[in-house]
Amino acid sequence: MNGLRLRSTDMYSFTEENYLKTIYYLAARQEGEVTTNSLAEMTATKAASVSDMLRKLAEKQLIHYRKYQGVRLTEEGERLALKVIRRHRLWEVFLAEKLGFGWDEVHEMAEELEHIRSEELVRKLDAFLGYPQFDPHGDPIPTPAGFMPSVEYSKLSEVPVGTEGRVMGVLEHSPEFLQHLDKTGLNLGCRVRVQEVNNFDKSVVVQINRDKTLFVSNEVARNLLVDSDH
Amino acid sequence: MNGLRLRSTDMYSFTEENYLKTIYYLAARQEGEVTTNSLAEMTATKAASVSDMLRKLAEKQLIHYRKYQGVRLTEEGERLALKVIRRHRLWEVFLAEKLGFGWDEVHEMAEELEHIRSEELVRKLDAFLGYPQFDPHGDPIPTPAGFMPSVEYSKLSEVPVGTEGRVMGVLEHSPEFLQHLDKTGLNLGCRVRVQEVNNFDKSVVVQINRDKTLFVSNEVARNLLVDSDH
DNA sequence: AAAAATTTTTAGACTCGTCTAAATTTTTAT
DNA sequence: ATAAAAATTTAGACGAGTCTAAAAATTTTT
Ligand SMILES: [Mn+2]
Ligand SMILES: [Mn+2]
Ligand SMILES: [Mn+2]
Ligand SMILES: [Mn+2]
Repeated sequence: MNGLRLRSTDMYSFTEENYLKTIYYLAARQEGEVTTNSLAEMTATKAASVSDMLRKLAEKQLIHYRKYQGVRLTEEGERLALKVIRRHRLWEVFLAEKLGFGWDEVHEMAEELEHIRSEELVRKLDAFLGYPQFDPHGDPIPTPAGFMPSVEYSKLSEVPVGTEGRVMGVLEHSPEFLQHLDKTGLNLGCRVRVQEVNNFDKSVVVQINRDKTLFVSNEVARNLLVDSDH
Repeated sequence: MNGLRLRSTDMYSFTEENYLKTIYYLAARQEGEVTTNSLAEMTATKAASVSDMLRKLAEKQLIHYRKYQGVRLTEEGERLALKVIRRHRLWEVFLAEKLGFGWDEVHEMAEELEHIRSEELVRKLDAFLGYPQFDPHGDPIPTPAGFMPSVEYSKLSEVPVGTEGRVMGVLEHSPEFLQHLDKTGLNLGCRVRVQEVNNFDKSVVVQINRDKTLFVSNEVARNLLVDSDH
């Protein structure tokens, strides 16, 4: 009766699942191997603890690990990471769509729910939600088969003047950022048209939903994804 | 990044929550104090481990504990136990009503979901489910204020011949038992009329939904609750 | 190509929850 | 009222996951 009893193979601890997920995210956002320090920062632990865990994950063949050289997920490791991310994002959809939580509130709860281990539960949840493609932040939901759908959106900060599109996602997920977007009316799916880019601070002026104009700082603009399909 | 980081007061580990819940259940079904051995059996651990944990729970003022004399929940301990039970039963309703799981499948998943700690989540889930009074097994759901609604049903095995009533709950929760009920058609809410009690083996003959008759072993009958309101 | 700075790993220790084996207390049987 | 049996607690150990401090490897600077 500790936190969890790991019965079969293919059962990993919360901690292991969190490391795998974190390695996946870090690998996705830089080239090359994921470093011990970046993992320590991301998981709010110390490098020494990360080293220990990396050794264990390597023993379990979930990562490729050469001492001092950083890590990379094995196929099995990636499969597992995507499973966790799938669960996380499905629960976020549930919390937002069904329970009415704001997109700024769902992440923390999903951090716990993502570790509930029942294949059948995930399948049924997926069906109940109507097989959503994206979570409340616009992030794609990995398929049951363990494939991460690719999306190619552009940062609002990098799109040429005159571009019109929709807000499709965010790169920053902090409640503060999301609440700021709520306050300024930059919701997911809203139509934006870049009217002007200020050269000295890279802030942009956009028109929202063909209605009012809005000044958007570069800080915000570079964390907003818009579809670049025209 | 271990199983869970316990931030504030009023945050307890999965293990602690499980012990409290178990003490509550054991206290409810016998008179007097709950014994170390019964807890060890119920939690599938050893008596030595239980002793350790009881010392810790007593330090945290969650139980009254006199060595060798068994334990009893404090008010705070009971408040917490009821909170866990409330979460468990609400999740069971969700799994059965919304996701379509059978009543024989929901318990195990609820054992994990009951530890998700967010007051707001429980409130919203409760509302989403329409403030259910009972879980899929007919067990009452503790109120948000921490009160366990009392129900007084009778075991089918103890009701006089001629009694007519409805199946309102079960005392045994194993998947095997519940599947057996499914197979024989003894669902929750079905109308039963006791037609005969066989004296030598205490089995009963009941009429279901004013339709077909059914032979029910005493083993089954004493785990079935019927409303005794006439 | 050294030296200095940085990153990573190792060593040793701690908490939580568990275990087995042994000691102690309580209960039951004689 | 003792002795035997059963229940409970203590002692000592272990694995998971974490920490700090120190050692080792790598990278950067000079
Ligand atoms: Mn999230
Ligand atoms: Mn998300
Ligand atoms: Mn249950
Ligand atoms: Mn139940």
